[in-house]
Amino acid sequence: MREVTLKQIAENLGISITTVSKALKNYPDVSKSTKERVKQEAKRLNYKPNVFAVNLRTKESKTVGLIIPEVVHHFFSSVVNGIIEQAEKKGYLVIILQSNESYKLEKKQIDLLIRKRVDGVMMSLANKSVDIAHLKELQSHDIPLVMFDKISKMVTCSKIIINDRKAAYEATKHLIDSGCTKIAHFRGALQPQNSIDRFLGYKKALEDHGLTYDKSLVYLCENVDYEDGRNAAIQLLKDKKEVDGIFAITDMAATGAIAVFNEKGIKVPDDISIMGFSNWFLSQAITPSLSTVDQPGFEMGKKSFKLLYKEMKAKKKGVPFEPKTVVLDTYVIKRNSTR
Amino acid sequence: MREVTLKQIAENLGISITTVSKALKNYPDVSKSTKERVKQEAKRLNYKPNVFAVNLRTKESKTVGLIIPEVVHHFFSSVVNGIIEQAEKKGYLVIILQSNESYKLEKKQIDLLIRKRVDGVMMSLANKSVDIAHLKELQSHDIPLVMFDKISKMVTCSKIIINDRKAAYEATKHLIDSGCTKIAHFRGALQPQNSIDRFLGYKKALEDHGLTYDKSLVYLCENVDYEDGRNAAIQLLKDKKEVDGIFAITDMAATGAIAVFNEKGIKVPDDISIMGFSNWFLSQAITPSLSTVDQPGFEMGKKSFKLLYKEMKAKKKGVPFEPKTVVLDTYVIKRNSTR
DNA sequence: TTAATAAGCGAAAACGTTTTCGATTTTTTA
DNA sequence: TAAAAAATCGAAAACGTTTTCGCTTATTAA
Repeated sequence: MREVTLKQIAENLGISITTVSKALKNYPDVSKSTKERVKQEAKRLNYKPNVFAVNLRTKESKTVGLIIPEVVHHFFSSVVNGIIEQAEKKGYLVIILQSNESYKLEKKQIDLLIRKRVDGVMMSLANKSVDIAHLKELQSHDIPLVMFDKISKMVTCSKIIINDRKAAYEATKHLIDSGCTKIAHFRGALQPQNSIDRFLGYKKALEDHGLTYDKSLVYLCENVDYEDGRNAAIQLLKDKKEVDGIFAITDMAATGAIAVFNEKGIKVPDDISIMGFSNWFLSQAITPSLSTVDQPGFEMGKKSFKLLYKEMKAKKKGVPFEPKTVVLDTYVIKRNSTR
Repeated sequence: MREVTLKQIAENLGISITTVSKALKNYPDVSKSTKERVKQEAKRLNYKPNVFAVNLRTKESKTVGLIIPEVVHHFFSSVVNGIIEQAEKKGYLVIILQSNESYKLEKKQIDLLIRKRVDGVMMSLANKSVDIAHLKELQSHDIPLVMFDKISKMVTCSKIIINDRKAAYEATKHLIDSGCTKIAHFRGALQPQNSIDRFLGYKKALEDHGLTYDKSLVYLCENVDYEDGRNAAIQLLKDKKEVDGIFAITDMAATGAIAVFNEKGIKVPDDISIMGFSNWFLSQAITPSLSTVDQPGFEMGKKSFKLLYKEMKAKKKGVPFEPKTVVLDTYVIKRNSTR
């Protein structure tokens, strides 16, 4: 079964390949009647342009790359969803690669995307990534780049983020407003900036509302996951600090804490209130449902591709493009883990 | 900044493009010394082959397509993870498309992948897909296909599945073994075969263990999600059926039911036991943690690509390939929602 | 009627690689 | 030393498309 080519159509119709190509793309120097004939024959033979040849000729692949730490993660899969949806509308396909939070792997993936000559790249930095040589490499190949969520200030490119500090501030404020006076924080590692920002937002909220910041009320959740949340909660109970509220850096950590309290017969939110962060699906499914801050992954994905698209279009036209930084809104979602 | 080509290397070295190409690919008819010179120059210039040209010439893209109902879904994102990991090892990239459970969209996505000339396709059928013309189209283009989880018996291709009937049987048996005598089932729609199979497994387990099947104990969860689970549980309470066990078709539906019981002060598992299905992440995070059946998404993804790879390789070599069906093991995970 | 303009078409080059096959040179064998 | 074999290289075609530019024919203007 031979694939149908322009040549075949041309031969069938007794005209040149050139004319067939131009007819299908509605060039003005082809008569209406030949256009008709060509299109009809193309349809009859179920002609589909050979993308390999088109790519080679036009030097673009209509494909973009996406690098995220991991797909199996509610936030990132939401982003993926937003990106795919938007890309599809513009006729682009998305190649997804994972960095597994490793700098080395991230570098390798970028190299792969350069070799594949994707038209653009979107990415969220791995936690461990400090060096940005690989991103410079990408840009030296003139490939548009958009970063989201975990970004690097050292790179000039478009960025889609939330204001982690402000969001954390509001989360903590919600605890304060609902009557908490001794609020612990389950923090993340020092590596991604987001972690630090959320901590700073927590601290600032305390200070702004007349609560003294107490270092001993801050517990480290290295991997910000369920297990870390459990351990932190257990430690907190051991410490007998009389805490009446917790702001956890992620919904997972908050969920771990709630599980511990449920097991120990400690009432949430009557004995202690808990705020999560991200609004992952599970936050509404647990008991009590988790108050949290919505982190708009889907929106972030959509916006990321939209910006990337603008930049790719500008590049194609040869007009200069000014990188933008978009800060998406977040808002507190009140559920049953806070009063 | 011009991209480096074979031509450039050839000119720099005063030899032909042919020899450069062959040197880089270790052809036997190039002398050791020229190979050395070429490789060194290629490295010096940071030469990267133009994949567009390679694709056109070799007629393969080293890219495979993946169609799933939705990425934001613990099971499917696990599959994606397994596929990406395995594909990467073999130097393949993965293009992910979503069908949103719609036949029409699924058809469109397949068309897209055909046009993009991917080397192979993996997919899980949309719930609404009955017609399989689009799959035949794929095969008529001689593109290897592997189906997983939600498959069609009408298509001859490799398949990776679990034995839903057996898994459901064992889940129900676990309820029976733990002392339940009046077991309800939250079932899915009639469309994907999996739904029916799980129902049949449930029914068979009852019959095999001397419990009479009672039609009125089967509740429909159309979308097999959290909300459906809630509604079914509420209805079940209204019906006052004195049920002491529930086998829910998914962890989400089970989670919805648990939430309702938690709210109403009905003790799980003391008053009623609950089994889920899939072992999504959240099943260990809720209170009480959910007993369920493990559905190995990651494994399924890995195996899917491995089989696809075998078929692609066979096709390339021109040797015939016999489609295989692999049934992956599932096992009951006992947690705290059953006695 | 002639010259200028427009309309319609096609030849050919280009994109960068892979691979076949023949040509040349060098080495081995008799 | 001549013939055969091996080693090394390159010309050229091919993959299928896009686009420039020139050519022919038909139409309009003078």
